[in-house]
Amino acid sequence: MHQALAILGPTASGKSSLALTLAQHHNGEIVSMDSALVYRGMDIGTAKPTRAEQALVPHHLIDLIEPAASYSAARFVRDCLGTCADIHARGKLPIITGGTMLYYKALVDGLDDLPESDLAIRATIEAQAAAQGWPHLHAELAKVDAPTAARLPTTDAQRISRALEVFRMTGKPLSAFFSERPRPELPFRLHALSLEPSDRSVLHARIAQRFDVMLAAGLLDELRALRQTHALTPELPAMRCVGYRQAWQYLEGEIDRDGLRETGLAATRQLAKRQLTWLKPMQEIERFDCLDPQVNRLVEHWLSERVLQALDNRTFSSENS
RNA sequence: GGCCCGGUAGCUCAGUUGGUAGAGCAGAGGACUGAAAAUCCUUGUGUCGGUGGUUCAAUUCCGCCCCAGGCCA
Repeated sequence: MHQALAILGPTASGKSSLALTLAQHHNGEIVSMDSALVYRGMDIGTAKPTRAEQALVPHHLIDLIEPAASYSAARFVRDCLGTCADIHARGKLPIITGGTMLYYKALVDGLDDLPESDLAIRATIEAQAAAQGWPHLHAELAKVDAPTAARLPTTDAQRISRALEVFRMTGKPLSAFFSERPRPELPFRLHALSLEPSDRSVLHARIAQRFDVMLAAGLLDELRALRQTHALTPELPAMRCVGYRQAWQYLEGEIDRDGLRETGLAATRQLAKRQLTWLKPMQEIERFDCLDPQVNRLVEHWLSERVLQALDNRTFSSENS
């Protein structure tokens, strides 16, 4: 059985740096699990691994699409599994690294067989919402999919939209697609660890420091350039990314420089909090304090006891598992 | 130095015709099935600057003091 590592954690917890170290020590390749790193040209605000870092260790699932396009959890699962298979075929260790917890959940818990999103239907629903309001669409959903309507507030535009979209595409309610099913069998044994701060306020300080570095590194210039070369709108998933959304507002004159920093930082902190909320109930992950200066050593120790044994076995066994 | 305007939640402010107060933001907790760095839910006790006075009762009215800003000297 092949092995793989997963490194989870909130933004600014040091996942990328740990992944790089582990990949170098253990013959690994890094598989990004990050909904923002997929966008080409969005480097500064996403804290994308640099060219130099990417030259040290192969990185995957980065720079997959243009900022005007969109990605998805289902596509991540397909891409991730395919990439891991390739890495295993090279006799190397996949290190799945990132903070998009929905993608992780989709990978380990699987997704039901839902239809892909349809931009035309989505646009129709959006227009209807603009005219009639989301509560009206929620009521419409209640007529065709009572269970989903019951669990969604009338304000959750995105989920109401998705549920209606599924119904209009298939004639079946979203809730009818959901099923009790066992976790899917992954084609490798996944060892997951997380980096979590023992003191949230210290993570907040790190976030502030990193955001200031992003501004100094030219986040605004990066966005200006993207706006010149791409047909971008603020509703695009890419332009809703933390930092870019606020930078957009600054370029539009909606907020000033202080407002950019303040709202950008708040959005990043809120992202970190949501990521930690995903992590808290997860039973299968090994937790490490990202604020501990010894964290890399502790992770190495854990690996040597719990994982490397298996990795070594794999190394000396044939590749036909 | 004189006059004016402020000092209320971490921040920006509202308010109490005298009965000890509430919004937005921030923070905290939570949800999450092809947009997820998204989308959404819940959550507000704070010497109402200090101190004296009037009053049954003062954050509210009055005096003085302190602090910040503005104008005039």
